[in-house]
Amino acid sequence: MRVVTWNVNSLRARLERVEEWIIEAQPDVLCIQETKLADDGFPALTFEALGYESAHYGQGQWNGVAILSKVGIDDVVTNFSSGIDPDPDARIITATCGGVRISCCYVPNGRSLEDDHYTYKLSWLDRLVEHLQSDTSPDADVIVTGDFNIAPEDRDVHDMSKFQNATHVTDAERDRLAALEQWGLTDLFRQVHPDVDSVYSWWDYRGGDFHLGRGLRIDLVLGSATVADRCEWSTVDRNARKGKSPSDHAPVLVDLNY
DNA sequence: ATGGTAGCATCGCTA
Repeated sequence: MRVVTWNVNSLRARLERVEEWIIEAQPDVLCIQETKLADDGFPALTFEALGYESAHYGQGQWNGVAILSKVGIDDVVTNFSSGIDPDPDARIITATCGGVRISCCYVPNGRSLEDDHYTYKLSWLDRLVEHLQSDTSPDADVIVTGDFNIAPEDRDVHDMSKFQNATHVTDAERDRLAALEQWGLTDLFRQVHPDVDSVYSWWDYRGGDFHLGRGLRIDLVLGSATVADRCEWSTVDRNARKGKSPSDHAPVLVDLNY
């Protein structure tokens, strides 16, 4: 089973490229972030024609998350699990696909360390742990994936000197990733490639950053122990960042022996 | 030190 996360930065602007990529890469489950669509604008029929069931949680102009699946899509939960302080934005959708409980997340950017949005980001990540506690168990087959807007380690950042007093790399943010690991999740790309540095999943559109290799690895696929045991491969498809009208993020794939 | 690009409901915000 191939599970992929991809922040497409507007599904309307990216639909043609997403369709082409799906045909080429044949994911069983594709988790999409930043659809920037309302639910009634989500192209479910386009994905159905490619063999996918889908579930979308959107709000319009900003944010929006979706799960596409060839292996079933059941027990869909939009937003955090009930009982948790709900998020005002459409940033998380959870579903069971092929027996795996999958949460597709678009973690708030944070903007800057002084911004209220940074506090919101940290609180959002705290609530993600509460969501998992309530929704499932670390003993189950669980994947938590998406755009985390956090680089787990310095080697996931092209140039740490550019991230002094910046978001995405702070101890507070990395502590939240540690809390997810503490809950029972493993960064599957890092498990497969323990010694590989400077692999990125996002590059700023500005300044030729992609061409110059200036990126961050902020798109993650986290798996519970049983998923990690069955993880056979992971890669970032940086080819998807090339060419005409790419997203600023590349898809991150994991292949699981399910 | 700044600005660079892309997408949106576009002249200002979000990333």
